[in-house]
Formats: sequence, structure tokens, C-alpha cells
Amino acid sequence: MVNRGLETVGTHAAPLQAECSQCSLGKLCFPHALPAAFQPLFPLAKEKRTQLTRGEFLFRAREKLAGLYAVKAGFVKTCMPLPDGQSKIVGFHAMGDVLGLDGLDTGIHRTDAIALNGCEVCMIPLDKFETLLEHPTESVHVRKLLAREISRVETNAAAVGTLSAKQLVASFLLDISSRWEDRGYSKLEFVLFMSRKEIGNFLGLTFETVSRTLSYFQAKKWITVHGKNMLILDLASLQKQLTRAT
Amino acid sequence: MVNRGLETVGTHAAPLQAECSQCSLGKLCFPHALPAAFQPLFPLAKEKRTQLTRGEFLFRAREKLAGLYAVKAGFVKTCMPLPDGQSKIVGFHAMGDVLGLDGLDTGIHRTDAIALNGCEVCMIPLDKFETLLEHPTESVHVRKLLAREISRVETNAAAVGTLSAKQLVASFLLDISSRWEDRGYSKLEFVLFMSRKEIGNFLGLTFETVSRTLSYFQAKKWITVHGKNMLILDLASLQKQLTRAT
DNA sequence: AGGTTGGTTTGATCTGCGTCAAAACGATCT
DNA sequence: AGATCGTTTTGACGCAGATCAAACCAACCT
Repeated sequence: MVNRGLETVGTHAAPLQAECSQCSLGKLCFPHALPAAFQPLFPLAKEKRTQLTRGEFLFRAREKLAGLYAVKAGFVKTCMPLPDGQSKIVGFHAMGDVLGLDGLDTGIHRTDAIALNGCEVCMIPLDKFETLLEHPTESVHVRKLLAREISRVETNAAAVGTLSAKQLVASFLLDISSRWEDRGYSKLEFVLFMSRKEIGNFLGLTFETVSRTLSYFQAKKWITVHGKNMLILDLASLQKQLTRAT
Repeated sequence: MVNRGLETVGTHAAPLQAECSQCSLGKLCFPHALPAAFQPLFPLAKEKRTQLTRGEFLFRAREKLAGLYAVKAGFVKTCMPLPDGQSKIVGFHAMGDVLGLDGLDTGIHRTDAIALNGCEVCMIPLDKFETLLEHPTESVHVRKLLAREISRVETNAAAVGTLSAKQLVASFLLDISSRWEDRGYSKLEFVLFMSRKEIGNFLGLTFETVSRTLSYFQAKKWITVHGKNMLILDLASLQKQLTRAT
């Protein structure tokens, strides 16, 4: 297998292995939609709805934070600009996800948020948000949102810096699958809402490698792909990719 | 150069490039020590001081969150267990850094925190922490800490998934350098407080590659290394590594 | 001192994935 | 229908970095 500087922590490796579904690299793609924390926060802000079309910016890096956003429908990607003028996708977001947290410390966004398709978002202006925070319950919710985002990104980072191409693509599919399931859709059949290029960018791979890997999975009869239409035939084999070596 | 699925965002690449020091990959290694937010939070908790020796755990993944910790002296690494029993370092932490935020949403740690050398930490028990949060000013500080941590990890992730080995090692050195400077020490001469293996783990490289890269930098007369003793001879050339292609 | 242990350096190979290239496919236009 | 454009697939090739291996060094023993 590929070993990029990983070390085994002998002290507690065995017991952890069994129950480590929390820290698993399955949850790769979306922030966990937080219905519980999300519900109490956003109804008040319902009036501020926006429609976006594919490619439109919800906000841009280096821009002043105007408020927080919740995705109501459609899909959004967040991208971090790199020093050389390129851009790296750091997350895909769907209904129920909250965006804009990245600007909460400095008041300035560090990422671009771009609509992947026609989508609808609502926003809480910053001042309204801050008065909301005076309620301790709201304050807790926001803290949880932030902590959860840390989990997501950290897990992600661990994955991208560690796994092989096959493992990355597998965990990407599994993540989407479990997200779909959480939202009440089929976990075995869904439509990818982003291009191979975007998947590659997100995972730190080229789109050719993504394509090849999907073809490989298909040859193994683990999935069926036609363009963006995904059908998972053998979930277990995909999951095994994550624990086993290549 | 190495291109792993990056795309250029044409719309605003040019203007960003100039002022993009915020999002730069320079700040790779530590969370930003937050003296401003840190000071008001922790004096109250001074009584709970702990000494740790090399290799000791401050807390473990899957353990219940007992409180938050502040590093007073020495160095700590945080590691995320992977499904296969290995472990990936997600951060190095020094004096002034706050640890334990990763458990704030679920109440359970997702990472191990392990002392790299003899070090001293103080902690705020969870209940005391929560009463503290009733003060709006403290609450804001904590929110900023969390948001800042998101920045750190996200920037990190973008780097590890994107840069070449030389770029990664260069940005690692530059990050430590700037941290040292922030804390009032020399930015050109310092002692690495972690092994090559740990650097490799953190950056997603093997220790051999880290070693080779350091030797390469030395051959170029950009640095001098003797074991863990680092002397930076040509900061500018290291920085150029980040913007230019290999 | 000599021996052991763990970290570091350096060399020699191997391979996964990036790169270059071309063909196939799908969507949208006229 | 055909033409154009972007996306996806597939192939051939090369290279950065992983792997295997051996030598070296420092810190610690006894």
C-alpha cells in the first residue's frame, strides 16, 4: 500500500479500529447538514432569499462578510484561492448546509462560494446574526456548527494527504451516498452534481485519474456510471477499499 | 508544474494574486496563537496545571471531552486516527495554542493530543468553560478561536492536496519561521521540535522525501541543517518555491 | 570504551499518477 | 440533420515520490 509517512499508534490501535466510524474517512464531502442546529437559526431570516444560477458567486474570498447563508436548494462549492492564482475546492454543499463560517473570525471571507447549478439560498445579515447570538441557545448552535466544520475539514485533510486515488474516489462516493441517505434519498443511485474536473480538484487528483478510477470500479462491477448518473452495485467492496491496502 | 485538478478562476485571479497573503500557504503548521482571545479566557483556569513528558497523551480520540487546554510551554501534536489503525498528524501546537476544540460539537475528541517533549498545559473544565461562555465577550473569543482553527485546517488541506514535496517542505519551514518570529524568537534560526517522520506524516510525504528535500535546500545554500538545528540562509528563495512552479 | 536503539542520510529501483494526446460522447445551437 | 463546444473516456509515456536497503550518526545504556 501507499505509505506517506503514516505511523501506527501502537497504544490503542486495536480497540479503536472496531468502533472508529466517527473518525472514518467516509464523511468526506459535505459538511454534515445540521437540521437540529440549523432549524432554530434560520427561520427568522427567511425573508432574505436569493436565487443563483450556475457559476454565480454567493460570496468571494477577500470580500467582507455580509452574513451567513443557508442553502435551501441546489448545490454550491466553496473554493480557496491559491497563491498562484489557481483555486482549490474545499467543499461541496447542499440543502441544509450553512456557508460563510470561514469569515467569522476576521470578518473577511477566505473562500469563494459558487453555485454549481440553479440554487436558492437564504441569508442572515451579520448584525441580525449577532443579536441572535445573545440568546445562549443560538450561541451554542453556532458553536456546534463551527466545531462540526472543523471536523469535516480536518477529516478531509487527513484523507487527501493520505489515501490513494482509488481510496479517495471510493470515499468520495461513499460520502455522497451517505449524505443522500441522510436526506431521505437512495444511497445507491444518485446524480453527481459536479464534473470530474471538480471532483479531481476537490480530491487532489486530475480528472483523468478520477475518470479512470470510476472506470476501474465499473470494471470490478462495484458501480455503474453513465456520465453523472451513479448506481452503486457493491457498497461493501467500496468500503473495503478504505480499510485495506490497495 | 504539478497540476492535480486545479482550475484557474478567471474572473478575479489577477487582483487577488497581489494581496493574497491571508490565504497564502505560508501559515501551514500551527494554529495562529491567539494572544488576544486567549488571554481573557484562561487566567481563571490557572490552577489546573499539568506537566506532560514526551509521548504522553493530553487526551485521546473517542474520549469524552473533559475541557479545553492551553499549551503553556513545550510542544504538542494532534493526530487523527485513520480507519486502518494508522494515524495522521493534523497539527503541531506550541505555547499559546488552545487544544480540544475538536470535541466541542459532539463532546467527544476526534484526535489524540500527544506531547512532543516535556510540556506544561493548563485546562478549563467543561462546566467552568460553559459558564464562561455566558459572558458575551468570552463567547466571541471562543467563536473566533473556532473560526481561526477552520482557517488553519482548510489552508492546510488546500496545501497538502496541491503542492509538490519541495513546496510543502518550504512552506513548512516558512510557517515555523513566521511562528517563531511572532513569538519573539529568531525567524532564521530555530530547533525543529519534531522528527522527520512526523514532518512527513504531517505533510503527507515519507520521511525519506523530507530528508532529501532538506538536503536539496541545503545544497542550494538556502538553509543549513544539522539534525534538528535549522538555519535559514535565503528566506526569499524558499518563498519563491511557493509561487513558482517547480 | 563498546553495544544498542532510534533517527537521519543517501542510493537504487519501482510505480502510481500526472501529462500529453486523441477519440468518443453529450448538449446546445442553427 | 449537421456543426460546435465542453466533458468524459481511454491510451501511451514519463517523472516525482514511494519503497527497499544500507550506511551513518547521536544519544543513551552498561
